[in-house]
Amino acid sequence: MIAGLAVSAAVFAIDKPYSYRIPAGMELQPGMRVLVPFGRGNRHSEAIVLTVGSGEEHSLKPILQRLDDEPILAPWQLRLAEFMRERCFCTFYDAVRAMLPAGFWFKSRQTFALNPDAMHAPPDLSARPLAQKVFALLLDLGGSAPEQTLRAQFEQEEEFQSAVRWLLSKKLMFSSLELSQKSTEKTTMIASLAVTTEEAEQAAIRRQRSAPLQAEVLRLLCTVGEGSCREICYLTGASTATIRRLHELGLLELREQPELRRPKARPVEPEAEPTLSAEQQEVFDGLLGQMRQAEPGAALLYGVTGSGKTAVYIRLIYEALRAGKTAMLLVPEIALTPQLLDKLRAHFGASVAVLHSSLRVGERYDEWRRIRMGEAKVVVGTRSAVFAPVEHPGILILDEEQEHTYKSENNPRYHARQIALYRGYKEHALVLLGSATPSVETMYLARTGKYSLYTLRTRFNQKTLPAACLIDMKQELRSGNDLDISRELEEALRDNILAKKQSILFLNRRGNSRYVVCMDCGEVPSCPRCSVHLTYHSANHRLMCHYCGYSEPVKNCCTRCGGEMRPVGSGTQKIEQELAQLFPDTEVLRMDADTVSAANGHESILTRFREQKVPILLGTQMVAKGLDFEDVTLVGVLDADMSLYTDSFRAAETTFSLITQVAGRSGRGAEEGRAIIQTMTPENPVIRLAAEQNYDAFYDLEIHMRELRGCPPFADFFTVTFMGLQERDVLQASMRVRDALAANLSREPYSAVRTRLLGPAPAAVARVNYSYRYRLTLVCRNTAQIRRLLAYVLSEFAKDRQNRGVSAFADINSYD
DNA sequence: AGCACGCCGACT
DNA sequence: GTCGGCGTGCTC
Repeated sequence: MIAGLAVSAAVFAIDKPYSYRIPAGMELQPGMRVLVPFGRGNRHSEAIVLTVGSGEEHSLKPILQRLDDEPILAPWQLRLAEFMRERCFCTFYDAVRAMLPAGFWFKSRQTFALNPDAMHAPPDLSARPLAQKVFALLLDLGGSAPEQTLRAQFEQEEEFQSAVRWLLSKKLMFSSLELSQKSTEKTTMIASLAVTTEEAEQAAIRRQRSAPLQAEVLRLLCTVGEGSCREICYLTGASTATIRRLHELGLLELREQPELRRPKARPVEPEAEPTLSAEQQEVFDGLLGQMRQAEPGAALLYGVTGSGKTAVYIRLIYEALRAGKTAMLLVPEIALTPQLLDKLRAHFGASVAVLHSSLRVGERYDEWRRIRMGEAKVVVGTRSAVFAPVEHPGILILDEEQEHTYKSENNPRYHARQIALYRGYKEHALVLLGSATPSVETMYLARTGKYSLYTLRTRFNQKTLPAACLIDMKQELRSGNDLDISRELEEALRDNILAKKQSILFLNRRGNSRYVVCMDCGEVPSCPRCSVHLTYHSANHRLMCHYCGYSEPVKNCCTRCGGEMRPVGSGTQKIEQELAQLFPDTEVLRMDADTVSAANGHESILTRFREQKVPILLGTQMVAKGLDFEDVTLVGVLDADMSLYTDSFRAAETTFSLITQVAGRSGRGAEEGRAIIQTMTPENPVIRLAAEQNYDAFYDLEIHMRELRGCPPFADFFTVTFMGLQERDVLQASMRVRDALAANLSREPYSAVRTRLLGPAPAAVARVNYSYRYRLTLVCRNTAQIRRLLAYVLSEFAKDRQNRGVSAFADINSYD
């Protein structure tokens, strides 16, 4: 018998199904993991069974070991992995790794063992002191040791590696892979009576004298029937020995019951099914009708902040459960949505499973198993929860679908929306995308009929959105205020402090992006070739484009009006200092990547803000999302432009969404709220429309720009990023790939496709971990043909020895 | 990528 | 002669 396997050790360039011989007596099913020898050195590697069949098995290597008793992946998951491999330029195993919780993975430990012959007659290794050291260490440790133990004795990794390689090549020692599962299933021992109650009582009386504890255990079980050994021991004072003895006597029955570790959660009161407003009801009816269709497809629920999208979600989940199906609700960030989680648990109790990255490995693993066993029917989670093994989903919901956290920026570079749409289509579930500020791509698909569109226009309590006013920071500068806080905002803050109300200040800083702006006309220089704004690099005092690599020196005067040009961009610390100067006696809470570190860092800061009524909360994007504080009546956006003048085609969209969201934080309680938005460019329509919270007008503007510029949804951005320690090598490698791509694109069948090839350009973060990054961008329609070309070029790249020391990966519509 | 094989130069 | 350098090609 022959098995087709996806091998873990296979890199992208050589990733394909490999055939192995199944040894006699080994029962295999697709979806099980095995251990195989791979490559010239027959290094042990994990692999997953894709197919089992018969055929010519001569000259095939045999599978060494079966690692699972049951398939860990169902056929649909194997197909999904194949889909991801084709879409995300990753290996089959990369996809599989993303689909399973960490607890499933084997911790592999390389161990070294001395050749027994060499142990008995140690060779003279005085000529190779390093090898001698390894040999002596192993001898000391009884002949074998894990790699880690040995490595710890060496200062230089290379020295250790070369010594190991030498010993292996001389067959003085062997290496093997030891596998242990990271998370094992926890079980509890449950004891129950093996005899009737009367017999047990009789036995208790008989044993009262000689073994009072045993008698006590028997009597307890006569009343409670059964219990976990731990509890029984606790209640009676007995030890495990007592229990074991009773078991030996045939009086007790013991069985193991799997115990599921649950993430701890706040207690909630059960709630009744929500009643809907007329508008919500209409939307709900439409979505329900669609959900009940044989091929429900996808829908966009566009609802302004506070219009009650959650109530609609919950009613739809109720309906999915009534139809005997399951449901999934994805959120951008679980730490920011504790209220939503409580709400779901209030409605669906123990059938809710939560999946997100800050769970412990064991908790995540067990939640995953609860879903697979069918015990949990409603899954709530972040990006990777889209892979949750729910059976027969009726509805897959992505809340705040425009959020960038749904896109993975690590291998495999998938988008949760893409996976949800794939699953929904294959499993006949409704995919519901919800947002107050949908991504332009999604709205386009909804307006053009690819998705159905549902709209919620009225806020639940009929409240109007907070009034937002724009402050021109150029004007502030001219009038002599060079602080980051305008006089108007300062006044508003002072009023709020005196009125004992709370304020949120938002610094819209994404990465370290900086730009230059004309102090007179607000001109921000952009790339002549790519229609994106140029990023200011202080290191060489130049402006650069991260798509095509164009750069120019910073000019002192504006090319349009001759005004003074200035680089812009402040950090949260600087603002914090300004606030301390302006309001010396007022406490300021800072929330950014530096102050939020631990898993519950968010919540502890927000709880303090809520409970201790700290007057001012200052933060980055984290303060923009989902927060709901009654006493916040002022929101200040310190630099509305910060994310607008970045060189990304999504700049306008993310800026609009962020400003809208943050302005919506104000005035959630009884009192009217206010939002003050500071900008260098108040004339910019995106800023103006965001202040007005006019999404529809923004969409019309932006979709027009996207079409003019050939950006998504009218074309897709493929990026190939090259990384390496030598900048020259990275640049040359990326130029070779560009030439190869260009040559292919000029020929049939690609010459018929409209394409634009840009770069190489230094990536947005040009240097990471001492390694240089350059990027090629290919703008064209995302088709299977183009993906095949890119995959081909990438594997040719990896095979070419000229490119040694440089690695590359591809991505589609990256947010980086 | 990771590894063995093979073909050359510098030593015991 | 042999040890180890690095260039080459394959992974069922």
